[in-house]
Amino acid sequence: MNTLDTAYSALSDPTRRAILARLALGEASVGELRAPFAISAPAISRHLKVLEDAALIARTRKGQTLVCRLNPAGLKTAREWLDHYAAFWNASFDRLNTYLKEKP
Amino acid sequence: MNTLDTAYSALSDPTRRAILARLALGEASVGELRAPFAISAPAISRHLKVLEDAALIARTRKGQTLVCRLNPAGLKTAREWLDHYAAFWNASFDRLNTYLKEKP
DNA sequence: ATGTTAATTAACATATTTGCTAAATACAAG
DNA sequence: CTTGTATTTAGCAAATATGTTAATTAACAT
Repeated sequence: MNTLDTAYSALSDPTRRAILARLALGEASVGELRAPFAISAPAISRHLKVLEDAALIARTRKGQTLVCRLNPAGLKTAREWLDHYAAFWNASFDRLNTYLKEKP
Repeated sequence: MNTLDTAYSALSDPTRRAILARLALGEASVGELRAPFAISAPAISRHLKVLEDAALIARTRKGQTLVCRLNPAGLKTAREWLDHYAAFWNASFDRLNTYLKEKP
């Protein structure tokens, strides 16, 4: 599985996107990240592992707790793929628009 | 499943990203899209359905063939989510950098 | 009408994902 | 060193994803 596979796959789950949104506001422990969800500790742990494997977050132990923070590098990869093709897409769209306008 | 779920899930498969990359160069029939892959017709058909359900492409019949083209609107949604949070991420990263530089 | 090409749907096998509970590990505190 | 808190790993069940072959539908051409 390449980087884009794991990154987009990780982003496809709403719980994981919510976790990222939370982490955008600042780092948080696993327990803190779990609090808003009606979901077991192992379930959150797995979501975090998926995000970590996708290089979207990093975890470091701080005493008894594991602190999670965003990993901007991983997200950059995902954005770049979309942004790259967006250029083509918009170009195609523009051509279509031009075509439609010139047609009558 | 909401729009972002289906969009990112669709993007997580390399075959589907390759299909999108191909369509960025211009519309193509199902058969043409299939050609580069060692994969059955039903398999391609399903990939295209996933992309269509995610609003990333559109298909229209043209005589005997189905012509596929990109749907820029769907991609825009996916990009916007990433771009929105990228702002936070970069900000966090900047704060971290500042912190690390000021520390010594 | 019949055969051919393009593409989808049906039916099935296998692998992955997600969630749960119970058990294990890591650290802190008394 | 025993207990409590934070988190992960193990084991299991249900749902989802992906690919295959066989059968079906749509459009075209003879």
